[in-house]
Amino acid sequence: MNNSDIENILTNHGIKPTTNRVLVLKDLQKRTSPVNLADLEMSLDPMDKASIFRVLELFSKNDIVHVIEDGSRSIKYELCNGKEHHSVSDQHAHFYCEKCGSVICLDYVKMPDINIPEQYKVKSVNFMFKGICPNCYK
Amino acid sequence: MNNSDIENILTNHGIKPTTNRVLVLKDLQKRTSPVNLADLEMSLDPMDKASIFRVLELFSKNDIVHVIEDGSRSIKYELCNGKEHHSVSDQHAHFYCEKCGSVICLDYVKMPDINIPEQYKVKSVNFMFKGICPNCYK
DNA sequence: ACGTGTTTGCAACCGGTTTGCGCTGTAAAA
DNA sequence: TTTTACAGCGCAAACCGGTTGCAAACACGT
Repeated sequence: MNNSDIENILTNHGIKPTTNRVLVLKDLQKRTSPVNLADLEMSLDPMDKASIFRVLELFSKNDIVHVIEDGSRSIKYELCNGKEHHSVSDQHAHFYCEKCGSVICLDYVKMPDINIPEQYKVKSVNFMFKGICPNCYK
Repeated sequence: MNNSDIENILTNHGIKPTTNRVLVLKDLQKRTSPVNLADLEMSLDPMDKASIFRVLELFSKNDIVHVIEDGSRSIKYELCNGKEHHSVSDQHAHFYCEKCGSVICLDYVKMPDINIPEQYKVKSVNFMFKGICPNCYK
């Protein structure tokens, strides 16, 4: 995916494609699991963390990324699955390894079909498993 | 439930029943939804927050409380359901209201029966819905 | 080139959690 | 009973991500 593709994605979401935004999105596309601010800060050096933060905030508001609370003390971000466009069903379960701190997408674990009472306006779902991952458990 | 009952619970979990620990456990038993450190600090005044923190840490290690990440910036704690003794199925879904910040236990939303591959050692599960609660949505 | 609004980097701040440390109280050893 | 060892405690300070205020840099229409 080249730069102009990325720029199109942003434009389609009503976001002006500035350098920082393109770089952040590009980085996110490379990832196979959710990342936190610090991860991005490192890999996008020397971009400022406040800038990255604001880009992520924007992306999240415009349904480009999901926010994931994995139970580490740090918020993680993951690209939305484009097609389904931020519907709750776009979301899947994650596994957080307490040892190495990595988050693994359990794509095949679909959000179970739960019916929350009408009165609750559900905006997002987090389905996290925590424990030790196969890699660390040896 | 009287003090010696509480002391027994602690002893049964291999914890020496000190004053602070009994008081914290007692407080937790009164709660109907998860609480954070600040909540407990207020209600247990003048107990020191570091002490409360360490008690909770201990309780969590010894399977007396669950730790719940609701996506607010603050960790919440909830008594484990005694009978099932910290099994994953003891856990249930929660709803976090982004407006008033309260967490509601959706007891009737059972943990769906998911099979994570063997190699993952699952220790806990967090199943969080976020949005606006009936109270705030008017 | 000029002026306005947006984006960025820097530095400082914030709030909740966590830690270091010295005092206290309790229980085992002498 | 006295001594000794150690767990538990409170206080204050550190820590750590996330967040914000502000002024400089930039983009863009005029």
